[in-house]
Amino acid sequence: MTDERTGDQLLQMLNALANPHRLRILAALSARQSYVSELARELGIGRPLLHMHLQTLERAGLVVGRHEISEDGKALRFYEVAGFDEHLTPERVTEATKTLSSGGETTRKVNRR
Amino acid sequence: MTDERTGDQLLQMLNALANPHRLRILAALSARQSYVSELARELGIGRPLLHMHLQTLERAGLVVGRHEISEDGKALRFYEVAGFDEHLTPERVTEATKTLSSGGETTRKVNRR
DNA sequence: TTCATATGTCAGTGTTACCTGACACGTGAA
DNA sequence: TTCACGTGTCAGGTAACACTGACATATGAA
Repeated sequence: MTDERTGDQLLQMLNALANPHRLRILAALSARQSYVSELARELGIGRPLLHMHLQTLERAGLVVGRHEISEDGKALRFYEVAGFDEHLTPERVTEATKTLSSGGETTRKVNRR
Repeated sequence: MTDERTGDQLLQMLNALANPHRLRILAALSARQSYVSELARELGIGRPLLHMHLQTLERAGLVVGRHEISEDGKALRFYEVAGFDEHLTPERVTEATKTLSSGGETTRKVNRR
């Protein structure tokens, strides 16, 4: 499964990992999965901000979210790490650039919306 | 030598890699080292821009630059890839967060000189 | 009904990153 | 001296990213 990502996907993954908050989020979810509000409290950051970072991580395929109903009926959004394995070396980078679309002059970043 | 980086250093490396230009620069330098102006022509990007990206890569320890005098006396700045090997997994991320200083509330980004 | 706890999202703001044009300096060749 | 080519850097604009406060909605419990 490793090294199956295209250049664009690897770039998106690197982008998602290149942020201290998101690294901490991954570490926290590696220890045990949890839902947004709980995770926000645990990490000491705002819920809207965490929400944004989780979306970034999910788009990059690093975490997976799902809906779950707690015992007392609350609709919780649980997240867990998706599991990934990328071996970064100059060779891997060289190979990845072959399937890189952005940066040349086409798309600027990964398109949202 | 792998996984010797602290969390901050890994973050800096990820930051440096999270850009299509810089991935291409690394790929180009992996094929053969060259100097700034030549590399700019090869990649089709402006020299000031390339200069900036090279600094980012060098700060992250991914490339190494040195001065060299060409046969006709020009002072050239050659760059080559430094060689790196990072195995990215949830475990590695978890371990890296233990030595993460930024993001909490201390330093905002990696300090430049 | 009101309180506590969840989720989701938006508008507004400040900070960074990215990129370009221009300028300064140096050297060998014409 | 002028030209061609190299290095380095800065000012300034735009786009992207990071972050916060506020609002809307839903449910169980008091």
